[in-house]
Amino acid sequence: MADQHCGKSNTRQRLLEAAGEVFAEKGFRNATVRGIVRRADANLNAVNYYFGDKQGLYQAVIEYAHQSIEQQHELASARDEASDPAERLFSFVRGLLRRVTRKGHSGWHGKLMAMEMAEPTEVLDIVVARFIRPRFGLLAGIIRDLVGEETPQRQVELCAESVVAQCLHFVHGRAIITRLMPFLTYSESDIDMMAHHITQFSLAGLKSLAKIQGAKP
Amino acid sequence: MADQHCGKSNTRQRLLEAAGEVFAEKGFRNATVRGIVRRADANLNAVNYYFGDKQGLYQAVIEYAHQSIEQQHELASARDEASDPAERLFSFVRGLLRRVTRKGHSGWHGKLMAMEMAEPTEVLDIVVARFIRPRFGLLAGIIRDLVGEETPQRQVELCAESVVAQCLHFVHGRAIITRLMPFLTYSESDIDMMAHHITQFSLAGLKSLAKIQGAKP
Amino acid sequence: MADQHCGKSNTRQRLLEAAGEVFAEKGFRNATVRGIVRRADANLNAVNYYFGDKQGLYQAVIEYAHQSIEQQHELASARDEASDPAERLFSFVRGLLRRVTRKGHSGWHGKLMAMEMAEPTEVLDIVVARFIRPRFGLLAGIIRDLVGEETPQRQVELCAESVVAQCLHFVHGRAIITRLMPFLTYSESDIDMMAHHITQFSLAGLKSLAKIQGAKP
Amino acid sequence: MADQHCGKSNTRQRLLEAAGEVFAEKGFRNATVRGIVRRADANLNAVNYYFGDKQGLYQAVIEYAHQSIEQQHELASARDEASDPAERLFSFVRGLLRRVTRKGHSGWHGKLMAMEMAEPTEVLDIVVARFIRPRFGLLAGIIRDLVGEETPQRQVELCAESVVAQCLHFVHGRAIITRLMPFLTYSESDIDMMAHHITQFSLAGLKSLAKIQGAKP
DNA sequence: TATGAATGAGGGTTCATTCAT
DNA sequence: CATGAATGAACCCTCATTCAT
Repeated sequence: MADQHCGKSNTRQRLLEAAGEVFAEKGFRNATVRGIVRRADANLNAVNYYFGDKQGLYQAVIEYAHQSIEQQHELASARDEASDPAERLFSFVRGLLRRVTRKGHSGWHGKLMAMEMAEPTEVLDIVVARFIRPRFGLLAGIIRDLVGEETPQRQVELCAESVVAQCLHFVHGRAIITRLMPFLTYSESDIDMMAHHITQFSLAGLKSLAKIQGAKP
Repeated sequence: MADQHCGKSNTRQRLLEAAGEVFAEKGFRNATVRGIVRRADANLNAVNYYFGDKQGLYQAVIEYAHQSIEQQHELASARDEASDPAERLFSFVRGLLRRVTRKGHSGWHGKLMAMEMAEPTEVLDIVVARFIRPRFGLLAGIIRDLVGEETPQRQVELCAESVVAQCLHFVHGRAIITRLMPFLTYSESDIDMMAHHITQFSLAGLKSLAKIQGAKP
Repeated sequence: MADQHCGKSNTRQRLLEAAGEVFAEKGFRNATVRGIVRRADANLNAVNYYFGDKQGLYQAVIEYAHQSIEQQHELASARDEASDPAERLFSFVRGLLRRVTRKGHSGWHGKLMAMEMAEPTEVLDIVVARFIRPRFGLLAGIIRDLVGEETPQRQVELCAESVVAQCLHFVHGRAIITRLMPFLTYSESDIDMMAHHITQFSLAGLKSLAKIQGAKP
Repeated sequence: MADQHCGKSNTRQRLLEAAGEVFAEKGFRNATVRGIVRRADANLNAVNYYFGDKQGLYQAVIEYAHQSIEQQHELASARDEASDPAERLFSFVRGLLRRVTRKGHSGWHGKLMAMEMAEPTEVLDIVVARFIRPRFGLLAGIIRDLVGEETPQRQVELCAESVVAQCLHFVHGRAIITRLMPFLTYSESDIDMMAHHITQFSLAGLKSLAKIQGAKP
């Protein structure tokens, strides 16, 4: 309902950006429309006018993020099947890490996914189908190239989750990590360092798996 | 006056248990005192009387959980420095996994920690100091035994986070993981299987690290 | 300027029809301009443009109904002073019953009157002057023919109200009547049956009145 | 839910009275909680505290009216099966008329029923079962005594509705009736006069029915 | 004429908290 | 120790209306 607004409205755009940030910070439930319209410098009922209600705004934000997340150049790099699988894994890891830690403009796309993970809403199925699953398939493909054809698919997927887990943990548990490891400032070089660590740590795990599987028959 | 209540009150105990469950399920903000007192079968103002306010109750729950969590037998097993570090790592991983996935009675201690991680409150520093850091030190000790003395401490800690990341991810991202990997039912045997996967995956990463470090000089 | 719109606008006409239906269904307060413009397939501000505001639209609807209601053929029949007064009463009763129970296209004129009765607005005086009073006078004339010249006018008018009361009650209290008398389906034949009942019931009351009055002197 | 409040609260009582008046005046939808608490001189959330929500308050008002409406002495008179049926009919009519026109304290019980009739809510079934149907049965019994055993039950019930129709119309259509018949002031004597008119008008209708039925075989 | 955009008022509900007993 | 009562703040949403094209 109320999706007949196609004119290039400035307010609508500001609303999407502000909502993205607030939803990424606080999740769907704890975000308030008042907080969103305040950040967007818009009227309280603008969200009702453009998106119907709070959930309509949330869905629009998900769609909006979907459009602008595809052109990440790290994704392109990770997708280049000609290059070395290890490098593709690194591209994937660093891309994901950057996406979920980037600040400011359009820095909320990744956090939004993490939030939806922690506190799923009714649109989780859409999010999984359009965002998570394609990327998860890409990662599983990279891992498949690393471990060979012998490894059963389930184990490949578990490894993919192990990789994703490390990436998300560094942003998700940031509050605790910075307390346990104060030397981490989440600067750009820190991010790259984490990406290297995760890639190296995971590559070893994957290779050991490949060896075991390869030695089994 | 009357700021300390030391008498063995039944209501107070029920309140702590109920609050622990509710906070673990919904987090601090989304939990309601009404929901807590309803589950504790207590009066609305009991929380006010015993703990001052909602946050006071939360802090008390954190303290309460601290007391009853130490006697986990997996911890004892992981602490037994005499045994094989690989087995100690497995004990740690399985213990953490079980703690955060256990259902029902007294199963909320682990989830409470995960919740506090996802949505830190003002008592996060206390939680870190009393719960997280000791366990993190234990895990770092196990990893130190695995990688040897050459590896710098920071790298050891990064590896510890990589291990923790995988454990928490499998419970934290459960909603998405069950959609991506429908064969996972989070049954007891599934939990053990995950523990094995995480241990094996991580051991390889650690050993590769040890090799590199060992080869460096 | 531009306060009077006399051009044969299609939108204006659709607005009047749609508003008539909605107002008849929900009354003035509970009807929403959004619901009206949606049914009329018009823009939200069309009502503002053509009628000023919601109340202006309501008044216009009243006027509009006034024009198209006069040509009811039952009215013509009831007005035919040459025919039997009892038949004219039956025509009046059945006409009123049909008008307030008719469904769908152009069936809202009668219901609108009933709504205005139940929840009077500021235009009630206009409604009474243009709609109610003429018809009330017609009914009083029929009754006058039935009871003779002896009966005082006030008593004639009370009887007229008794007749009107029964007609409106069967539509107004429909929700309860169908619960008390489930055999009533408000089908066309049911409507005719009610008309017969009301006419017969009232004729007896009127004749007894005539007898009493006639015997008084 | 939230019906565990049994203490003799003054606020609760005031709330019931105020809500009764407001609901009787404006119906369920158009009545506002804010208007009710203002009239009851209570806090906005008192209704939430005592009755859960607006609908809970409405149901409580219905129950409350049910308790205080049974002791109408006209009902006792109409129920006295020993007396003349015509007198019992008059008692019933005058009682109903008084109940729906009485002003001030506890004068809203009748109007509330009429409102529920005009705009049924979810509790209509309860209202019908506990209020309407018993009284409707009483009236049908009186009419049965008047028309004899030959008349089919359906016709008896139609006549009962004709009687009720007249009573309710004089209060329901009051705004219009006072415009058409300015001499009616709805004073106590006017009410009695209306009761006499309705009784006489209806008695004739009933007797004619009895005659026809009696002559049929 | 007609449309998209924006605004202010108000309504119901939920929640944490405090008061008095 | 414990309870019923009451309060103020904030939330999401709906509506009628107005403004600028």
